[in-house]
Amino acid sequence: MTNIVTHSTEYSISDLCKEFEVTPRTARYYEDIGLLSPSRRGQTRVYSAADRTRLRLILRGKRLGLSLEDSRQIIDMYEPGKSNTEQLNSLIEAINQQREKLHQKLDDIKNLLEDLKKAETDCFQSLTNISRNIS
Amino acid sequence: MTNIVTHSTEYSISDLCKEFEVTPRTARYYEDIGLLSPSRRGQTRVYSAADRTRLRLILRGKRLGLSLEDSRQIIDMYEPGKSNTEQLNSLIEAINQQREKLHQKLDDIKNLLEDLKKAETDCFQSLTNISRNIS
DNA sequence: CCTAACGTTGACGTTAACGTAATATAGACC
DNA sequence: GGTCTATATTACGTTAACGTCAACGTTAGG
Repeated sequence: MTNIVTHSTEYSISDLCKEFEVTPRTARYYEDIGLLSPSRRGQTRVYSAADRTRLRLILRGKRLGLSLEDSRQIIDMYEPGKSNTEQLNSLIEAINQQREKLHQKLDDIKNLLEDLKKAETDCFQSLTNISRNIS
Repeated sequence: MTNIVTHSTEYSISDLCKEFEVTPRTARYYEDIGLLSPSRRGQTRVYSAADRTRLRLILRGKRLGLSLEDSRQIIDMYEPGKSNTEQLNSLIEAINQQREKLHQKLDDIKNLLEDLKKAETDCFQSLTNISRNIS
């Protein structure tokens, strides 16, 4: 915004929303469910660079078809917080579970890309045939 | 099922559902919206190998976070049907759009895997520190 | 013939992830 | 002071993708 005290590491809600092409409703919703926790200047939300990063991670998760809860779990992995041995071990397990899902997705994507390649080849073949009036 | 005339390329609804771990409700829903079209023996649904393949593709799409409509579009790519030049060109465009999305997903997954790797390393580090009573 | 397992068709319910509309406030500009 | 413009809160609405439940038909086994 046109604000004198914008610390350049602070973002208004519309700043963030324009950058990531989401609506304010979405940002507020993520706050409602505890995925974002911007500070306030009066009533107005002020987003930090960390908030921005979290939003970026959430949206990356969305592109991958993760639920917001999955994204929450993954994001929490970046900030282990107060962690004893037990928590760390379950965190490692969670990491490996997510990793496994991701490898499955990698396989799926590779297969799908192969399928698309084949479909495209077939298309070109059909176009060639049409232009030759063969079929 | 235990049927004498099971052609081995035919599946009952529960066959398919057990194999892919979905409920009959799901299979019927996919039929409702035209994603599956099993034949019938009387009232009972009989799924062919082609139906099975379609279901497999749908579920692969789901794992990737595609909507059923996206999956429908992709699956339709495998059966170009009656296609003139115009349709083929728009199909090729659709293929490239999907391809682009998939490459985006590949990037996202690779980044996320990197993040997980880092998170895991941090975990191990913390565990080491704990066992040494450093922190 | 009875029952159990499997199948069918409605039809209403549910959840996630927001959309949308109404209303109110606070600062910027003329 | 009046008027935008951005922001806030509240609350009901919406869509996709099924879940769930009721009520019913049918086929195989004991």
